[in-house]
Amino acid sequence: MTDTFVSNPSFFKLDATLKRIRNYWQKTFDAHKKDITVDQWLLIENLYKHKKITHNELARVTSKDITTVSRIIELLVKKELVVREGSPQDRRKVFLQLTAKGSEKYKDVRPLVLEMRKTGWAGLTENDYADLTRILDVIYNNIP
Amino acid sequence: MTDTFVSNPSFFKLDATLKRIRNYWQKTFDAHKKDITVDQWLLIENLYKHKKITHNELARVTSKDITTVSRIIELLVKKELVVREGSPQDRRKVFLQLTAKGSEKYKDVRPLVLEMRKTGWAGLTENDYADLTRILDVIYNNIP
DNA sequence: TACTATTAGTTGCTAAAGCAACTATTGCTA
DNA sequence: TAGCAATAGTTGCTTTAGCAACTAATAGTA
Repeated sequence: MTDTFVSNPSFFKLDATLKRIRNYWQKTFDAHKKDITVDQWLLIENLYKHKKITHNELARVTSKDITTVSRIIELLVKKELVVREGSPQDRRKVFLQLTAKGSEKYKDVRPLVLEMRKTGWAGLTENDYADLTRILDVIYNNIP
Repeated sequence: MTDTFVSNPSFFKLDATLKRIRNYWQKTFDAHKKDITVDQWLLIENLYKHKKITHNELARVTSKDITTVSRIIELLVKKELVVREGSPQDRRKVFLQLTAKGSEKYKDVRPLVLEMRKTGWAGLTENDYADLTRILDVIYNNIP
């Protein structure tokens, strides 16, 4: 652990922790040749969960900018993991769905993710989880 | 608060919270015409603290990639907030220092940052801070 | 001393974040 | 119904993240 890590305020600590997690996830994906990034995984996970959803909705549930979602989806479409399908009711809307290949990818990567979550959470309790959740929620909601 | 925020695991929650903080900081900087990004601020803060430091060291204390530091410093040099100064002892090394303008920028922005930290932490206790610190440290160190 | 390994830093690349400006469509209202 | 506002999505731009490959310099070793 770096010296700064123990002596600095929460923004920095959050940032450092998140980067470390993200890095670990990415390296694990790469080591298992999953051919996917961490954020691509997050979108796949949500597409699996929500089945059929627009860019806008997907951006909302992932806390991502719609432009970011639009471009990540572009990559997933190129990889044939996602299909776009225009809505006949509202021609502005585009529904997103996992392809069969996309669902397979989800099921293939999912165990790795569960394993990594367990690793990160080792030595912590249910209470810690509740505390972390509560504290982050308060901070989140404190921000105007 | 979005519905996902309350029901999802820690990685997502950390990411969402951090993005929200970062966004708030950036908007505040912009609103006060500080002409600076959040990460540029983090480097300035550390340059102010460490006085004279190499790219490598700065990367270490900020948990940033050295390439990222190199490029952010590039921008700060262009803005005349930082100077690079080659080491005569080891000609591979380059020392970084705030200029007078850089120190002024630090003192100018600092109060805003303190204010924002207070805002984010509202309604939480010293104990919460200790818990957050402890939990994030454990997660950080759990990661191989 | 010559050769090799290590270290400091930069550059090129791809991905993600977020703002602004844009197109296309739909909804609202005078 | 015509005109304007709002909504969905894309594209352009700048910034940050991090890997790989590179140059230059120093350190270590046969």
